[in-house]
Amino acid sequence: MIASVIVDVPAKQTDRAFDYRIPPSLEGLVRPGMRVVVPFGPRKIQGFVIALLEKSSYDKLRDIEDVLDIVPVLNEELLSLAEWLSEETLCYQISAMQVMLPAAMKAKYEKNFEALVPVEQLPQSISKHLDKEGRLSWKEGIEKKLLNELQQLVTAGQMELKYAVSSKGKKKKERVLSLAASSEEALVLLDTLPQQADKQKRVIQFLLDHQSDEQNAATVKDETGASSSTIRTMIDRGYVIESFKEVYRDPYQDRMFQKTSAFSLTEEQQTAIGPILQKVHDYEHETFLLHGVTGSGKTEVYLQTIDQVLSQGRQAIMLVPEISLTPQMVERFKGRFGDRVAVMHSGLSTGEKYDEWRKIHRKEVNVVVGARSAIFAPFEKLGVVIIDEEHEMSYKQEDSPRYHARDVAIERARRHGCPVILGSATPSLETFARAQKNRYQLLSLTRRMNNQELPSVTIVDMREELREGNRSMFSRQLFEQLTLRLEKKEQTVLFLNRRGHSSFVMCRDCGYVMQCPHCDISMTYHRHSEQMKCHYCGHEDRVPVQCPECQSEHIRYFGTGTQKVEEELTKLIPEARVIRMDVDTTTRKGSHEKLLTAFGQGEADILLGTQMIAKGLDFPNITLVGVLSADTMLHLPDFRSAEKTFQLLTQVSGRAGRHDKKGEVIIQTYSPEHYSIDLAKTQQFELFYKQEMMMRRIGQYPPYYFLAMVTLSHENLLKVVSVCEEITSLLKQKLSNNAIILGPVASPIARIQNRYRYQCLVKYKMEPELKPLLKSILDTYQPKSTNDSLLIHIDVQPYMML
DNA sequence: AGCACGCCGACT
DNA sequence: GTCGGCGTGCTC
Repeated sequence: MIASVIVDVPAKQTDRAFDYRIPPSLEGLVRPGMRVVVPFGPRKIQGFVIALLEKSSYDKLRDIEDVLDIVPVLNEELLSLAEWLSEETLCYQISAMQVMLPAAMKAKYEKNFEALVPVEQLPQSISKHLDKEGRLSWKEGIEKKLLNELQQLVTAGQMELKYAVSSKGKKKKERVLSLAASSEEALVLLDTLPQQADKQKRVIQFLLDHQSDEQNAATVKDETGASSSTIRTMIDRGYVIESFKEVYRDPYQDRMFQKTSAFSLTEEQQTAIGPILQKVHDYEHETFLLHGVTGSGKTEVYLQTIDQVLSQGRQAIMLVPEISLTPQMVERFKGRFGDRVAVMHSGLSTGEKYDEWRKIHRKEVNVVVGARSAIFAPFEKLGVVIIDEEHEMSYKQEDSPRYHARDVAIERARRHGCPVILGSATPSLETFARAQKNRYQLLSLTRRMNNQELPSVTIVDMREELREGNRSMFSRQLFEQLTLRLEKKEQTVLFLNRRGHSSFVMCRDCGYVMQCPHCDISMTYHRHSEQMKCHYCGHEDRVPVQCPECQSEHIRYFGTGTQKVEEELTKLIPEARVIRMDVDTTTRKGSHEKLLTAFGQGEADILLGTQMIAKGLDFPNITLVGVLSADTMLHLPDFRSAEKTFQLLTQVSGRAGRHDKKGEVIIQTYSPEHYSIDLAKTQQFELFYKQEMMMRRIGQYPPYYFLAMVTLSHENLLKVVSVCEEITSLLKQKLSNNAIILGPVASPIARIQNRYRYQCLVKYKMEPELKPLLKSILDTYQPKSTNDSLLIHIDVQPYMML
């Protein structure tokens, strides 16, 4: 038997199947979708079996070295989905497979020198570095400068260089103890043990009392007061048996989830869920857009759909933008479905993610709630895929494979014959346009549950404030409301789209702005560390006291970051307790949730944060939401900036007054007349949609056109420009006249880490030749040699224009 | 990606 | 004359 294998080498030349013989020892064990270790040139690497063949067209086959799985980790569907994904996003097949598995399953490669003769026969200079198996890693060999000597020993046949493949994922083991003898024998033992062996007796007694299963060694120690050495002795004497049991790391184990059951649906919800349940029942594919205002009860529709799916013996995937932000969502799912839910998000450790994945793989759960990559959960009988907050950017992966979870969801659902639900209060234009054209079925929830009023939204014109002499970052109105909340002991959320302290430092005399020396972007002032930081490459610099250009001392900070607001707040209202949430305060694992919990329990009056607080926050005591500057996003060089602004403002506003207290929202802006801000005030999605569609039509952007972007980067500006020119003219020449090709243009951030970035954007409606053409461009321009530092990447349907 | 094989400059 | 630079091509 022959196995066709995709090897773990992400490169153009190896992006194809290699055939291997299955040795007799592995006959029958190897199946498609399994990871194997194969010899590849002089080394050993990991690979995925994609097919079993009777014979190969290649005649110098080598043998598969080893199998890494008992059960395939990628089933038939996922294997073929990987193929689809690599074609669709122009990525290597191996990258498509890798992205479907938890990081813990990526291979780890080792290169070791190993002694072939007894260690004593080797020179002392070497032998003293060897471990007890007579091994020394290649890396250590370099560090200790032993490579020459080692090389000689290898040629002399006294040592060899061995390549090994190991898995990063470690299954967590727990030490358990059980009685070696039967109860009767143990009772005898209790009598015969000497008086002073009190601890030993207690251990035996404890194990007798809890005989139903094995006992965790740590529990035994705690309960009996026995020391490790006592237990060791007992194991050695054969009284108790020690063994290791595989356990799951459960990130939610200390949490109690209150069991909840289905609510009765409102009439509107009933109408919405009907067509979905019909499709679930009929095993038919369909994409639904569930368009519901904030607080209209979309989640309950999801939950009841999943209920139906589970009762059919099928499984459900629910995607959320970034779950660690919404512990409340996890709670709701765990509460309703208990142990049948796996949770996958970036806040988990590698090991925890691995364990959650294994629960899915072993069919111990039938629901997964997770971020983008959870779309690849290895379920075999999908009954529904739900994407909550469908418009969120985080569903698009920005590095290879550059996939959009929405597209993958629809493709998977099509294969499984099940519906997809896209839920949002502010759907992306693409999705809404498809719903208008009946490509997706539109379901609307227009009323908030319990008929809560929408919060009242006020737009404050900051230019007016400035004219009236208010130069602070808080408008009088916001400040007034803020102090009012403090008096009433209610909570406020302040939203600002920028971390750090000040966005840039400018000289008032000559206009000099401090920029990163490696990137074409201005540096951000961080008060805490008294440093200037580049948010793109991490470069740090001292804060200038004098203008480097004109020596003037009139250096001023402009723009406002979260840190500065925090300072200002403590200055203005010293008694206010403020929690700041941004990337700088939430890098530590779990810190996110901790801060939110603290706020939820009323340990602070004001929650100040960036984007990350816009989602999922649902506390009854929040009655005021302030947006300090609604414009920051609006002026970004991105055709979606108006859409993003509208979505963000609508979403942030939804944080106020979700319960019985009425909420108020204050939005500060310098451009109050802009439609995205004006219409967010009244949450008129459809009006916004009409207006924005008009802009897109004029600008020839999605949803009227599809996009593909080619980005090149190189240290040499001339080189990037010339290659970009070549590619652009090639595209112009090969594509139809209906395609619009823009470029070459410098990327909005023209240089990052000393590499110049140029891009070419293709706007098209129908170009069947585009994919193959892009593929051939990748073929010709992708670095052939390792030191050709020209990097090219192609993003089909890009989201980030930067 | 690695690694080997292969063709041109500064060294024992 | 060789050691070693990295350009090119192969890995079942």
